[in-house]
Amino acid sequence: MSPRRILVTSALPYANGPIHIGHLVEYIQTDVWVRFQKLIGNRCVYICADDTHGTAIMIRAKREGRSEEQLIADVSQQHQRDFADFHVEFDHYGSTNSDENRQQCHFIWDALRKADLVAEKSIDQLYDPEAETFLADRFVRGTCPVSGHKDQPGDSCQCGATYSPTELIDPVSTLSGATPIVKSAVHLFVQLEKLRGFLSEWIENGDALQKETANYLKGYFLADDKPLRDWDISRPAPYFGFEIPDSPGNYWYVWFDAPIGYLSSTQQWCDKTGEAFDDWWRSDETEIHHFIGKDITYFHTLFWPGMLKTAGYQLPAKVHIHGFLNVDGAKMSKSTGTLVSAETFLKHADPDFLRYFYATKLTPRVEDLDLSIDEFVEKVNSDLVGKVVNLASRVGKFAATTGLAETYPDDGGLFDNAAKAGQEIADAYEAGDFSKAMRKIMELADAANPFVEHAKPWEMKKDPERQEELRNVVTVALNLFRQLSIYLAPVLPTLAQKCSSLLGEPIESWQQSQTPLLGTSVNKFKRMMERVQSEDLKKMIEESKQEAEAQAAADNLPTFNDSDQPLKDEPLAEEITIDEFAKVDFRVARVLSAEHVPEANKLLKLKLGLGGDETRQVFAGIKAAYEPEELVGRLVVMVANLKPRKMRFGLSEGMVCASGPGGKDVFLLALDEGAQPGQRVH
RNA sequence: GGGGGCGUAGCUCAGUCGGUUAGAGCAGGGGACUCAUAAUCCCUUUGUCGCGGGUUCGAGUCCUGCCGCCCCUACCA
Repeated sequence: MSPRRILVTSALPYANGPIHIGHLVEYIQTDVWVRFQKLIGNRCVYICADDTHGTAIMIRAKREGRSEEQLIADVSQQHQRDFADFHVEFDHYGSTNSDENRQQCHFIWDALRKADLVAEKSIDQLYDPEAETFLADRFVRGTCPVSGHKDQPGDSCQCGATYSPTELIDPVSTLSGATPIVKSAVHLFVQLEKLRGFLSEWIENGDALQKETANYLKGYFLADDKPLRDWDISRPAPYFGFEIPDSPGNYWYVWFDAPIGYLSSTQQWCDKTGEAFDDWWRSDETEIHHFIGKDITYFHTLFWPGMLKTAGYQLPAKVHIHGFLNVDGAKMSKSTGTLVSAETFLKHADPDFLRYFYATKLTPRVEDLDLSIDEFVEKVNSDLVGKVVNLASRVGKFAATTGLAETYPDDGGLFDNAAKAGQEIADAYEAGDFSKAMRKIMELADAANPFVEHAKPWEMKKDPERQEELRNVVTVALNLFRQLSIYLAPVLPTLAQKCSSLLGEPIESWQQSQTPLLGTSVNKFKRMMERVQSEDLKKMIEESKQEAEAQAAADNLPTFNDSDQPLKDEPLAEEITIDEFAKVDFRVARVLSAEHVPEANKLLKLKLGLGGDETRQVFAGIKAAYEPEELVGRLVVMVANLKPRKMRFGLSEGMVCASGPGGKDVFLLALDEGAQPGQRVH
């Protein structure tokens, strides 16, 4: 079979912050796949770049008092350093802020124009006259036009209403505090609906997407009853990006030029290596593989194929979509220290361990994966150190004196068996089922150690008559180790190198796993890996937490590491007088009973006692956070004079006080010892 | 509410096309060894395959109804 020509990309990281372990899932996943392709002899090129445009970059540069170019140059360097540290090896790493990218944008834009896919519409948008900039939804706050809630975000209110920022009452710019004015501006739109035929064909009949993804797109975006919405791809000045040539004063939205970075970065690689660009992007002979996270699915499965198709480029052969990373079962967060930067991780643990751990977790499905600290330590230590490296380590001392035998000794079929397993392992790598590949490899490692055990090389060592036998044992153990190293090479390039230097033979092809290495001397054995301690990882989390705290302090935020998010989500309400406050009658109440409401998603039905025979029935949206049993008997604070409200499930005669955004994050107010039901809260 | 996924040993997960007595690693228990990084090897305990029905000679596997969890999405509060 002639080698395939494959072009691979990972999503372009945004030049707005450091790489963290969540990002690394994708880059490690991609890098493993690429290294595998190269190892089995396919022509494979790994392209990436920094995504550098947009308002966020502009604002950060301004805040830091430097130019956008300085900022993105700096961040790009950090990103590339972090990737290199984790052995993520790109063939080329570019930037979307390059001449090549500008040219590609022009080219694709022309094609979209020619295909009559561009529409112009005037839209009203809020403009900050002080900062002299148009305001994206998230930079405006004001009073909800529906419920009257104060200080709500620009697109939706806590009351659940959604609206346009121009409908806000008393809007305020979060950039300058100025009152924005409504200014109309022409925006340019790509009319995706015109590509519907092509897109549904590509999504339904191609094999570029996992079934689940195709299904999701079909049901959600390609539903028959609603047209695909026009895609707003322009932003008025000032904007850090490329100006649209035939629409002066307008810039391409960052999500327009970001994926084009795949093309332009390839262009740069071609210029560097003398390759022909068209061989890679305009050839049926080339497979294009994108690796992305599930959050950016629709950019890569609707807009992007639409753009490529229109411009006459090769369509992706496969879009590999992965889920998010959790740490110890919970979403990563700065405040708990689980949002660990690449840099911090590196101070406490071997980057290859993270590569291996992710490999054991990655499947072709769009699933979130969990990094449990205990599991990480256990897997790495027992699989890599205890099984794989140990195999080399336990014969390492003898090997330097014996070298490897001329002919391969009888090993009970271990080597042949492992060689045969190579195909299955390769298939798993190819399919992105790294979890399966790792499992198979560890099965082989499990079979290898008993061989050494039963052969008892330490007895042979003492007997000058048995030196040849000893050499045979060494030959088997090191060849099995070499086989494992080859199979693991896509995941653990450093281990492959160490194996190479031990045996004096570079590992450069998967095929090497099929034939034993014989008749050579062996170099002095050096330790290949150090065990990781769970304390190391605890320190890592702790340091990460402290960094976040230091950052918060630097940003002049409160101590205790409290996030500013809650206040941002729900800013302080308008001032009131004490009389107004007195209107609200808060009372201590005891939960007399609590039960699920079968028809309701989020509600619990509570019976609250105010002392004596006074009771109230209250429905509270706390089902996700509390079990009925744990509530019965406890004291809560209720609004006792709230006008009763008839709900589908019955009458609700008050409200239970709780904080939190909702869902699982709901926290009931508790009372200190001594409070009695019926007491008023002042 | 709609769409998708998952539920198998204490933990992480395999389990093909429905086919014998349901497996591995880790952890636990017992023993051995000393080449090796407190590593390794041998033996070993543990299962209502989420629950109930159905199809079948036969169901972890297929169908169906529940329960629980997760992801996406919409709405109600």
